[in-house]
Amino acid sequence: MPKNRQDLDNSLKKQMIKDSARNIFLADGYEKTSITRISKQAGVTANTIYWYFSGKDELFAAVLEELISVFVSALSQRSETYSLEENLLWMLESFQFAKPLIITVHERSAISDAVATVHNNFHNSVESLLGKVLNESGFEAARIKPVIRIASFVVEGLLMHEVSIKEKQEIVKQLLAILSPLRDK
Amino acid sequence: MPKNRQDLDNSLKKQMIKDSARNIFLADGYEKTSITRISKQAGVTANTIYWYFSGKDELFAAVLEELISVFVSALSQRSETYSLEENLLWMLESFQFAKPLIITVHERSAISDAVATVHNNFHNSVESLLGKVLNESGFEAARIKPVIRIASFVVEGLLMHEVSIKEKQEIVKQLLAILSPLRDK
DNA sequence: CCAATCTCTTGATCGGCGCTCAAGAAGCAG
DNA sequence: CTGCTTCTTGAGCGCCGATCAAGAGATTGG
Repeated sequence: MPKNRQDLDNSLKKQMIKDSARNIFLADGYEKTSITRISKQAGVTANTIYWYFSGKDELFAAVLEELISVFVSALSQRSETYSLEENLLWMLESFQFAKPLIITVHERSAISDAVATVHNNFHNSVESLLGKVLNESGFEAARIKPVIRIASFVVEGLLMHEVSIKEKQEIVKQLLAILSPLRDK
Repeated sequence: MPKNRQDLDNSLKKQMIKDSARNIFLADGYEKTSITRISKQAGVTANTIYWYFSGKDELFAAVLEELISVFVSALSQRSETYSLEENLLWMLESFQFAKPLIITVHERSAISDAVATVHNNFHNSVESLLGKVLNESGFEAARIKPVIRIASFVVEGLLMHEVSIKEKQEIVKQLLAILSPLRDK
């Protein structure tokens, strides 16, 4: 079994491609970003990308995985020190820049298994994190799962639609009331 | 000002194109549906479609407008006789067949004004309908708007994600609790 | 009646897309 | 040196949405 020329060079170039892809995906969205454009910014030809990634969706999934990993670990740390409200607002804020990609994730998940897997993992991570918080707050156990789902859908909805700041604040307020264990009384 | 050759022929052919487009869009989704394929099923050439519609997004918006119009008037009638729960379940059920298009609507809304307009009108129609129902049920007025938005996001979320039947039922149950005026006590 | 005008349809074509293929360069192993 | 693997590339495929110029057909004003 022959060795790699340079293992470093391999993963390095792969990372460069991912970096270029991430920049252009975030700036212009999935559809308007062509493999050729990504390859030019990465300093390679389009075909090289197809050697590292089996297709555009797989490259997209790899980019998502990185973004999500950073986000989830940040949220995981925050959840220990900040309140639910603060974290909710932080999520909405820090996801704003990836707004077009959030819609794309759902679109491509229907087509690409790679994207669907990343998408599912993301939901599971965030929702299990929220589940722990709710559990510790004394939330009625049986209602935790569906209520988490509702929260998750509301957050996605807020990110996917144009909503005025005032309306957003009202929605978050209502959502927090739903997530409050006081409701049981 | 010269007359049309046949006004009837004009709107008829336009309708034929919309019908073909609707069928294929619903069967295969937006992306996989090409103008050429629609044109073949409608018995014209691709260019003819571009005479009736300024682009693929505008054709898509026209198709959506028809689907939505049928849906909204049906829901409007139902809201007078059926309960909120029944209508909610009916919405989820009757939208199932258009699931891939729901995701597409959001994706194209970011790109096409025509699709965005149709999308906004749809939200306004459904949400004002729900607003009337909540108002009549004695729901606290100040909370109606944000809660409607939440309901709307949850319905969209349920349609956009793979959710088991059991989980869906739980979520609907919690959503109905949120929409119940009894919560105020 | 005829030329002008408007409505509608079409074939040809464009640039770009995601992706594939075959060829070959560059390194390592026996 | 030979063979094998890793990586890179130019050429090209089929398809896409969209445009353009040409023209057919009906209707109109003169």
